[in-house]
Amino acid sequence: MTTRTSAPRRVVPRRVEKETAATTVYHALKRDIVRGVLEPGHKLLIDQIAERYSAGTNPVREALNRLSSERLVDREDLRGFFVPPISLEDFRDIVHTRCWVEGKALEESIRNRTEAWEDAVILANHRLRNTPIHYFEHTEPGMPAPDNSIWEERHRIFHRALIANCGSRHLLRFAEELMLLSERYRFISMANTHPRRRSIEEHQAIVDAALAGETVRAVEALQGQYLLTLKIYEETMSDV
Amino acid sequence: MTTRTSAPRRVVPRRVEKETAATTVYHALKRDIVRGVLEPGHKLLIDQIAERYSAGTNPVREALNRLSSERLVDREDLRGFFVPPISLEDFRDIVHTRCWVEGKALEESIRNRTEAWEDAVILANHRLRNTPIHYFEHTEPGMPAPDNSIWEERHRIFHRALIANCGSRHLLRFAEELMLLSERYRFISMANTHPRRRSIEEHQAIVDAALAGETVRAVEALQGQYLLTLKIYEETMSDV
DNA sequence: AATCATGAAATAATGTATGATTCATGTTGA
DNA sequence: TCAACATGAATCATACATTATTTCATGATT
Repeated sequence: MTTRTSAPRRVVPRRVEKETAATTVYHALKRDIVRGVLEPGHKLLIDQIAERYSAGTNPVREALNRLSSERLVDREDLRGFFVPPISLEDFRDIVHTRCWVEGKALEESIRNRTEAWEDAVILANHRLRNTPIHYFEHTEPGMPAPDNSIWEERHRIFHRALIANCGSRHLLRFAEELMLLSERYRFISMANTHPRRRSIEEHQAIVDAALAGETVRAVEALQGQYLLTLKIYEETMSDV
Repeated sequence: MTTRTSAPRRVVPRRVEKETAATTVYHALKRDIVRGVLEPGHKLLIDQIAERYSAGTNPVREALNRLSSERLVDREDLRGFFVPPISLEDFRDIVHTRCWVEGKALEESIRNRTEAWEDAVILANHRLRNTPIHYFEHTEPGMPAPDNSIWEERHRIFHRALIANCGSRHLLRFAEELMLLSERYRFISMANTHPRRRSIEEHQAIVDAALAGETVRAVEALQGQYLLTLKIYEETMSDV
């Protein structure tokens, strides 16, 4: 019996997971708002945004509407869309809420700890440790802002890994939102902030406590880091 | 000097606070999803929704995009929008997260307590007490579901009042989202659930503890109520 | 027979374009 | 100070094109 050569099998993934224009704009806008490229308080003109991201007005409006429900853009009926203004008061609220939400999530993560979770935390921490941060100590006019996007990405992954085991989808969602809002303040104030050289040790302290099952110590270390960021921000604000 | 008869003054409020079509559809959809009019898992066809709410497709898409960021509709690129399915697991998560979030918010509310807040709580409780609930004990086929929308509204106001003094805009936002998600489950399971005749006493217990400054007792009473709701839901689920 | 693969048709999401309407806002003039 | 006006922009409806998904019928394979 002759078996013919089998027809060419589909090797590519069954579904390419295509993104719609609205989603592309959504991610691009999100990124630019978080990174401070679009300045706080700035009005977001539909046509400008559409041209900027090479899209039509419909996808742009959809993206803006999504972001407005995440508090990454302000929306007012018949007045349009705006990059949310920043304020010390707002940042205080974000940090304190974040301390509480992530504190709770970390506590639960530790309570439910598994080997897989511990592995993920260790790995994320290891990767973060080995990613250099580029400070700009010599603030010369012509020098572009250093690109720390890899570090930023791994930093996010690290913090997500810590709380990923909490078991609550909704808590994780809130934490994610607060992380982004918080990150925006970090980016915006980056030019002024004192470089955080101790962050490696701080992260290690959290990991050590978490893996040892010392919930209170881990939560305090985590919150301490966030509160320190707030303190630095408050100081640089008063410098002005 | 002659003062002419002044031109007709604008008597209507300076700003009518006009709503755009997108916002109208947003509220209508939100309401119908929370109240279970639109069934869990149901596909939301743009054209149908547009016709149902007498709007164009654009406002509908905007409303759906807003709701998708609040987890009141599911969205999938190129596949459309859906009413989120329900599950016991999801409801458990919602209730537990809500216990944490509102527990914390109530704790902070009590810590920061002022006379104005106490007044608001007392008032909201009073109004809720005096609003009758219409059960349908006699489940006859022809009988329409009883309209408790006034009680529902005041119930929401009561729970908002309790935590309104927490000082955190973001915590309140999360609590609001969870309240809506939770309310959906209450509506959907209403036909099956045992009427909650003790709710007046339960609310009173929370108020009494809160006004007495007994944080722990107040928080436990609040969480106890939510956990009881979950328990009842779990039982009715297993009845099937 | 049951399962799987193929492909065409139907369905629906998405994007583009255009024009009309309404509102917000700033300016002018009495 | 206040009303009328002008302008820019948001909002919306609509029509149409494109693309992806879903459905369904058909034929092949096991």
